[in-house]
Amino acid sequence: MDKSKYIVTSALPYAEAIPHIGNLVGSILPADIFYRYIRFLKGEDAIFICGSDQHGTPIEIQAYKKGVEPKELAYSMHNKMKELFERFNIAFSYYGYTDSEENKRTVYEIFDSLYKNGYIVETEIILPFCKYDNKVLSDRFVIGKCPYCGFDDARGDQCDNCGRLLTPDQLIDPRCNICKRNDIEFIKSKNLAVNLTALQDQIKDFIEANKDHNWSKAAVNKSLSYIKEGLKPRDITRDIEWGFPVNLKGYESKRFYVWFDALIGYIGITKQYLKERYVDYWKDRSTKLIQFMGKDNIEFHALLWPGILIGSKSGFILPYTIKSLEYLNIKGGKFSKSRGKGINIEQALDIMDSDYWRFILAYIMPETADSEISVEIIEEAVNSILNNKIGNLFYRVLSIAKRDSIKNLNIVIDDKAKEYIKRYEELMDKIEIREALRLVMELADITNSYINDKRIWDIRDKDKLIEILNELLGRLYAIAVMLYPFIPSFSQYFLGVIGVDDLKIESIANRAISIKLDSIKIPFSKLNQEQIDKLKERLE
RNA sequence: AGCGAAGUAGGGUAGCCUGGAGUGCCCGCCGGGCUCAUAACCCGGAGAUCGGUGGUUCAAAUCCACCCUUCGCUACCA
Repeated sequence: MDKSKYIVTSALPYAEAIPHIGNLVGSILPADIFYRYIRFLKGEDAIFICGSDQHGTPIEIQAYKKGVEPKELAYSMHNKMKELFERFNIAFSYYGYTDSEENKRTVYEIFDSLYKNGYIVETEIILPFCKYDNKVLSDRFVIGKCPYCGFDDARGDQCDNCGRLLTPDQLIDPRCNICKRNDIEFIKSKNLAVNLTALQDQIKDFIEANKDHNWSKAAVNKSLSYIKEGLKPRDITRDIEWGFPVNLKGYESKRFYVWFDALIGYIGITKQYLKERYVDYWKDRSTKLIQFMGKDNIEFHALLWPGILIGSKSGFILPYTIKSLEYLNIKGGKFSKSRGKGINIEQALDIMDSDYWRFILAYIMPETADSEISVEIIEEAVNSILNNKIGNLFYRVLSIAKRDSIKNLNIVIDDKAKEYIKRYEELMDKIEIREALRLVMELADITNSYINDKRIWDIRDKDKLIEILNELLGRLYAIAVMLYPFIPSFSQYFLGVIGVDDLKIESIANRAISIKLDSIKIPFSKLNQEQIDKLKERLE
């Protein structure tokens, strides 16, 4: 890759509940792995931006249920998530939040620019209003008879019987699902929208110009397909309480909708981090903006977001890469709060340390298709791969050195190691994370095989043994560096043992090392029964 | 319903764009080896009508059509 600046982002987790490991593997973890690679292994000028998405209806409702202010809930959740991500060893340059003053100013500036440039239009939606509760109802709080199949308890967004999508006003005899009365009136509400129709050609040009930068196939196909159908104005305001008030006369009672201020949050959070120097990244044309997100977020990042940036004409860079990931499912279904299935990141850390989870999740990362997590798959990843393959390889080599008290070595990076480093870089540059990890596992396999072939435990000639250990330690060094983005704690432990504190790939070369023989320990362990039981409880 | 993505040995994946013997990898299983290592590691083997049907072609996992199944989006659920 060329020398240039990078902004790596992960979709902002919503501050309603603790994210589950599916959320983590879908954007934050791959972003972290890629960021660690370009920042620490390649030494590029890169920042990793993420934060809590704090506004919107669900938080408002959740807070209302708990009897607290939305703001209070949003901030306590933010603090909780921030702490958990730290424990997960996520190397954010800054983990901010969308309710900040910095973000508010940015939202207003960008909105003003869009308005001034003529890209804001008014839309009208029809909202169900319950006269008894004196409340605007969200679509699914209205129930009634389905106009298609006659099912009596169809919800306002979808009929559970025939599966058709509905709008509340289509329901026959609509009633409120809170008070169960049929005292519903449909009122009209005007909102503001970004006129994506007017920006469509420019958005298309943007996609065509960037789609070859390792975009996920789904991201390209889906966004081009939307454009082919024709983009419609996208609402950015709503009739809710919790959020930034709209700064336009006549609309002060409205709030900016989450998909406006959360996207702009990438910029707002960078301002929290770098203050006015945020322009060094966001307005420097050489910066590559690499964005990670779940597949459900593609249209917002590939269409609305560039539309906002282009329409504001403020000189912000556009996304360089849109890397969407598929979903991680539990065997037999989705992560489900209602069924109480799934593992949130707090529960996950209660069972295993972050390196284990990071490894498992990278090993099954749903990059090209949905993937499945189960106790069996976790056992495979931890026991057979991480422990037996990687952990054992490191330990068996170091044990030989310890047995013969061989401390000082002049390690050699052999052709095999060089070949794998090169292939690893090619994959990581293309952001093929899971394949890169599997490639490193392959080098571990080859190295295990090499040890058996050479029967290093039988070698009595010390010079001969040292010669081979030089090569093997070279392999381990290369493997440890390549694993750093995935399992940073382990890498740092091993580099500490050989007294090297340089993570750069270009530094992987022949050099003298000194092994701290006393620090040698078994790096990983298999799952114990207690851990398996806990996993079963969450996943089966 | 429309639009995207996916369906390859018991499980998981790669290959598909740019057709050329089911070619590969990981786990599991079976047999053997080794004993440095955490019952670990190494070698060998069995196991697949490549979701289905039809078509194009000398040749289809790969291209085309239709169908089945799963997931996501379709604008207040982020």
